[in-house]
Amino acid sequence: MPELPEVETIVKGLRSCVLNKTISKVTVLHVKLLAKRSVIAFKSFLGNETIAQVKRRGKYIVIVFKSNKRLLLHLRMTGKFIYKQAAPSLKFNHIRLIFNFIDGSILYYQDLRIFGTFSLFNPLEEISEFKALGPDPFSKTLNPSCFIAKLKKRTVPIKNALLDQRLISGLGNIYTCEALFRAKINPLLPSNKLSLAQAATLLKSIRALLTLAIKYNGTTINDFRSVDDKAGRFQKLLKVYQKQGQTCPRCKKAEIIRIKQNQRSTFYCPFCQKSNL
DNA sequence: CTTAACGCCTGAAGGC
DNA sequence: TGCCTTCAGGCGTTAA
Repeated sequence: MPELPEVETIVKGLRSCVLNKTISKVTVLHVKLLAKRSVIAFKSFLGNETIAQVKRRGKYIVIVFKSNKRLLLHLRMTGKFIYKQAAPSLKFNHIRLIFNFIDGSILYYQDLRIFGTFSLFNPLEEISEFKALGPDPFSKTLNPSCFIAKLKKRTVPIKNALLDQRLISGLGNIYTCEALFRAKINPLLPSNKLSLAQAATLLKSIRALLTLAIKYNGTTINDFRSVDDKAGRFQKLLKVYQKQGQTCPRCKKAEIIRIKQNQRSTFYCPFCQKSNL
């Protein structure tokens, strides 16, 4: 579910409530979330650790402890955090992990579909998941010329290339559709057919879109919530995602259509996203 | 190497 | 009401 702006919103929320807190207890209600290590190892690894930083890379969250151990996690489709100062009277559904802090506050990890992943890294240990991960869209090293170089190597439609986290990390189904609309590029256009100018426009569009979406605390279609349980507000600014049948808000000459690419819905305007097809 | 399909899970929504 | 199918903001694995 969450893409870069939603993950960024959650990271900010975590910073505001769990920074400098020390874990007193970890409860694991669903073992499948944990990579490689046993429940016992997971608990002992995190016991008594103090949170020093909360960072984001692409859609990953990294919790860095004062000991320099790190917890890497990914929310996948339905992962979310709920923070409470004290134990609530009502039980939440689908809680998979609970972090208790020594000040009595509690961080719940809720994940309906249990796709989320948690893994632990010792100080200095390389985060294996980052080896092949593409640059964050806001990375200063990412410029139009290196972006086009990557795009030239792929023959898949540009929509599918943007979803590949090895190329650029952080975009999901909503923001790929919205970014391509902004850049007036057809989602079916083969990645290697983009011009340098189009790649530059696309990169600009991605950055402007994500910046705005972060400002609006992300997009809530069904159930995205920030750590303080608020819905995002960017859904009001979506132009094409789930707008099939509606008149294009830009050209007003065609209806937004929905197609399938690799079993996933793509939404675009067939008139103003003709590009060079 | 690249690419497409499947599987992981649960629940909501729509057709019959 | 119930049963069945499809769909969902993601991605690792597998097979071609």
